[in-house]
Order: sequence, then C-alpha cells, then structure tokens
Amino acid sequence: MSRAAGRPTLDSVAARAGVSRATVSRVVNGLAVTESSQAAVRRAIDELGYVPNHAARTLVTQRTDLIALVLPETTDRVFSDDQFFPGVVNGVSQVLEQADKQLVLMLAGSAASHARIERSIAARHVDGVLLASLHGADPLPAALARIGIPVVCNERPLGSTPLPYVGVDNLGGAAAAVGHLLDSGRTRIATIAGPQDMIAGIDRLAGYRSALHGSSRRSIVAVGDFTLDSGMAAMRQLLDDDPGLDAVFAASDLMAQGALKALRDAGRRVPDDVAVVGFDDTASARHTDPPLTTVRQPIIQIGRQMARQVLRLVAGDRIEATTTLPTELVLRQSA
Amino acid sequence: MSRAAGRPTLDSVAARAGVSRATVSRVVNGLAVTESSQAAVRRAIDELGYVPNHAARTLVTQRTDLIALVLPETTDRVFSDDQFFPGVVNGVSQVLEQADKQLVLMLAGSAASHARIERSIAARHVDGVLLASLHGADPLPAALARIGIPVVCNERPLGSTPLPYVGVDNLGGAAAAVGHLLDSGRTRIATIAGPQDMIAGIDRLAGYRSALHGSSRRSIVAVGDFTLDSGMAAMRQLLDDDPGLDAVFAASDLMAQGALKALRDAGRRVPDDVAVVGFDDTASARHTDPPLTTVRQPIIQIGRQMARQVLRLVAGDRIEATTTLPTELVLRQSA
DNA sequence: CCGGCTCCTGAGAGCGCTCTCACACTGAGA
DNA sequence: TCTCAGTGTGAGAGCGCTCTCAGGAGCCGG
Repeated sequence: MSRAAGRPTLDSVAARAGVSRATVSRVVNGLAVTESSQAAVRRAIDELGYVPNHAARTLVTQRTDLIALVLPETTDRVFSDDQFFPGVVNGVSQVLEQADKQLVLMLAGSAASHARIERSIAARHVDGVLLASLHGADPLPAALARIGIPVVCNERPLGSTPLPYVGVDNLGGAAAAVGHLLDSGRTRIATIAGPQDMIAGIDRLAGYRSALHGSSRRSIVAVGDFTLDSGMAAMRQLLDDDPGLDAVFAASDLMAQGALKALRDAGRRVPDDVAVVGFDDTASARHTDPPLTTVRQPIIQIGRQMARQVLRLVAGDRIEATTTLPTELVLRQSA
Repeated sequence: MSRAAGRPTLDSVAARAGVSRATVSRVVNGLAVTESSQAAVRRAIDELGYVPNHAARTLVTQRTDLIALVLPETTDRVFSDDQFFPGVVNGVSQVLEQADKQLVLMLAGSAASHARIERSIAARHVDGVLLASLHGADPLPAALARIGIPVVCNERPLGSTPLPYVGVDNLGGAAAAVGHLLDSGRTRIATIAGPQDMIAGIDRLAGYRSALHGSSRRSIVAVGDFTLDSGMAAMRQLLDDDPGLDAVFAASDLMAQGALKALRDAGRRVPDDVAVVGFDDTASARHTDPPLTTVRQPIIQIGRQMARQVLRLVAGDRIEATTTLPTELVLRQSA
C-alpha cells in the first residue's frame, strides 16, 4: 500500500521545511528569499519529490503554457507525403521547448473537429495558436480572431481577417526558378501550379507569371494539388496541350516528381528535352532521377519563427504582422 | 472597453438561470436535473457563451484530458523522410478526437528535453503517455513505469521494463518477403537490416534469417539505419561482398529506394538481375522505378490501437499487454 | 392524515496554487 | 532614543470547479 492521497503539495513542503506556503512558492518561482530558508525549502522539495501542480497554477495565473498547432486540413492530406508538416512541427517544438511550453497538436479534418477545436480554444485551454496549411474559405482564422487569442498563421490568411503570419517568398522563389529556365535558353516554359485556394499555390503561379511577363513568352498552365499523382496528370495534360514545351516549373517537389514520371513515360529526357524545377527542396529531391533542381524553402525556420512570434504575443509584446523568409534556388541536374 | 474580468463562470450562469452552481454543474456534466431547470441553464449558457474552465475542472477531478505522444528520437531523424511518424500521429489523433482528449506532442531529441518530459509527466500534466520509436537503451520506459502513469509503447520496449505495447508482425512480414523471393526462384538473397537497437530492425532481420533457415541458403547481411542514404551504402557493400546476389530484402522502403539507386548505378536491372523487396509500404513505394514490392504495415492502425489502449488504461480498465497487428506482402514490379 | 420513500436541489468544503497585504525585524539617520 | 525606510515572512483570500451532504418537495401506502 502506498502512502495515502498522492503527491506532496506546497503545504507539505512548507511543513517539512518549517516555513510558510508562501515562502515555498517564492522559492519555486525564484523570488527573493533568505539563503537559509532557500536551502531548507530546496531540501524539503528534494526529499518529498515535490512537483508543482500545473492545474492549480493555471487556475490562478490564467496561463496554461500550452500552444496549439492547428492543421485544418483533412488529416490524410496533411500527412500525405511531403515533408512540410513534420518540418514545421520540428521547428515549432524546438522553440517551445526552450520556452518550456508544451505543444498541443490539433488536426481539423472534419467539421466536427473544427467545432471541437474552436471550443477548446475558446475555453482558453491554450495560451496561443499556430495555424498552418490554410485553405481559402477556412472560417477558423476569423473565429480565432473573434475569440481574441494570440494567433500566428503560416502564410497570409486568405479572406478578410488580418492576422500576423510567417511566410516564405513564394513569388520570388518561383520567379527565380523560371528566371533560371529562361537564362538557360528554354523558350516554352510551362508550370504545374498548386491549389488556387492556398497562398503557396497562388503566389507561386504569380511568380511564374511575373517572370514570364518580362520575357515575351507565353504562359502554359496546369493545376495540381501538390501531390505526386496530380503532378503526373498535370504533366500529361501539358504535353497534350503543347508537345513542344521544353521546361516545366512545378509548384512542389512532389508534383515535380510526378512530372518526371510522366515525362519518362512519354519518352522525354530530363533535362535534355525538358527541364524540370520543383519547389520545397524536400529530402527526396536529392534522390530523384535526375536529382531535382528546386526552390528551397526553410521549413524548420518557418516553424521556429511562428513559435517565436506567438510566444511574443502571449507575453504581451507587439510583433510585426508579416514575416517573409527567403527562398533559394538549388541547382541540381533536372534543369 | 470590454466587460470587466473576462469569461462567465458557473456562478454567473447559475445567477442568470436562477439556480445554484451545483445545478449548472450537473447540466454541464449531463447528470439528472428537471426539464425546466435544464432548459433555463442551457439558455443561460448560450446567452453568456459559457465554456467550462479546464484548469479548475482538472484541479478537482485530477484528469487533464491530455495524452502525450513522446518521440524520443532526435527530432531530425523522426521527421527525416519516412511516413511512420505522421501516420501514427494521424491514427492517434483520430481516436483521441472521438474521446475528446487532446494530443500533446513531445519530441525528445536532447538529454535536456528528456528531463523536461519526465518532469512534465511526473507532474501529471497528462493522463497517459504513448511512447514511439524506442531505441535500445532508452531510460524513458523505466522512468515512466516508476511514475506509474498509463503508458503504451509502439513495439515491445527493449530492456527489462515490461510495458504494454502495440506492434506489428515484423517477423512474419519479413519472412513472407523472403519466402516470396525464394518462391520466385532467387537463390542468393541478401538483406539490408535496420538499426539493431530497435525492435523493427531486430525482428525484421530475425524474420529474414528464419525464412532462409528453412531453405539451405546462406544469409548475406548489411545494416542500415532506415534512411535512403544508408540503404544505398549498404547495397554497395552487399554488391562488393557478393556480386552474384540476385535478391535483396530491405527493412524499410527508404532503404529499398537507396538499394534501387545503388543497383541502377551498378548497372543491375531490377527485377531482372536483382529483385528488391522493401518494408512499410509508404506512399512513395508506388512511385519508385520499378514500383516497389513491399511489406505493408498498418501504420494508422498502430496509432489508433495505441490510443485506444492508453484510453482504456486511463479509464482504469485492464488491457492485454501485447497487440500485434498483421503485415501483408504487396506485390509490385520490383520482385 | 402521517410516516417513509425517492428525487432534485443548494450550501459549502476543498482541490493546490499565487499574490496581496500587513507585520516583524533590521539598520541608518535625526 | 525615536522614526523611517527597507527587507523578508506568514496569514488569508480567492481562482472556478466538483462533489458530498443535508434538506425540501412530491408521492406512495397504511
């Protein structure tokens, strides 16, 4: 039979150390206390194995030390195959760990889970919210803004709710990719765009267009949904539309891999017949055949920066509404 | 200026509904209450937008409704490229959502984060713990067992701490793969094993050995760490060791992809010269060249089952210590 | 018409912590 | 010697909830 009624409390530590509860609290929270009671309290804490009760602390401080990462996609898609989500989680968790906060993961696939997440956040179950992978008409940003909790988005939220966000230079990256294709003498440059209800899809297409605009080249566009299969389908369609194309910019590495497959199936050599550039620089880009030239976005940095920003909001600081991280063209063999 | 002092409490709802705090609590928790007060309370809750304070509730019930998923690998590796982690998260989160629990993600890369996680769990910050990707000498299982919190592991924990776990039939899957290679007439069958401080690495190698044992074939082994690069290196070494080999079983799809690359570089055709079988059936297995024959493990089910088990432990039920999910050989073109 | 039963309700204690406030004690300055 | 800062400490209220317990209302049989 173990000792009755569980864990030691502030009171039991206080009793053992021969001081008041308030003094123990001061020691635990690092406030001024004489050397001697300090020592006595520390010894009592060690001997009793005291660990503060988080709920009790939360009840009075109104802080939970929890940050939510909300992924409002269908769970299948979030996890499908690109490495965006794990990278962001990684970055976020690095920063939260240093700040001694915990990460609560909320996947919002269904309408029901949407409601549940909103309720949980309205209940101030967490101190702040990170919102990733936003789609066009998502009502969550507006709902959170109404609740008035610190929120930081990944990429500029579509719709009318202005929320601080951390994004990457999609436009510049796409333009750099297309610029590289132009510089290397390609003349008929197509693009496989991403979903047009996501900033990453929209802005990368815009970057493609703006780069072509400078030259007198015509734009050739097919739209995918960032997945490999959609890239394959889009590439086939592009070849149908314009068999003479000599380059493709795909808005994700996965779609670029699909394009590579479709091109191989169609008997085109890469990069000899058709140059291919991707976007993301995921781990697999190094291993495609040929290795993929692509636009690197600093995924872990995105996570880190989002976490830093939300922590500053939680702490009551003001932050700049917009952070844009640079992208970088990585040259390999496919273009 | 907004209304003073924040959110409505049980008391304010009670006042508005003209009943006592206890009655409101009963309504909120679905206990017996007359029709009329029921209605009055519901109306008051709606009008006030009342949401229960989670910390206050936790303080008295001793439940947090939080389940931790601990990934005690270096974060880089967890997220590297295979899809195991996202799949497990997905499954776990599906089940937790239904049970109205939240998922707390804890990445234990460094020793410091290890300590932090232990502290957080010792403080009963969560109701239960899911432990994945265990490595050999990890002290966490023992530490958690000592704390006496509900824990469910992914795969049998190495070391002497007996904890309930959910695993897959690694041995049977590997044996099936090798059996298929034997059946199709391959005679010199090598394996690229996984890390030998992880169950998945150990058992898949054992499965390979046991299948070969039945025939009179010699085993040819190289060890990788589940990554593509390690698979490539291992394949090169195997070709050095035994240029006449005609089949390889790789303990992960990623290593199989590395093997595919190394074989192509060495001028071997797959499957004509060398057959290749992987393990996992990740999304990318369908897209390798040639498409990968592999052993499918039901990753999402693992997550689901782990979550179910830990919820039962939290609820005070007894559970069977061991759950083994089936694996299944998926035939494609590589073998 | 009364005792006993069931059912619902309200009062109130208490979960473990933080934080304000007042008090005791020191030492410097008048 | 007395006042006045300045410093450390303890008492106690209160965070918002659950849950026990006693009491009141309603209904039955006697």
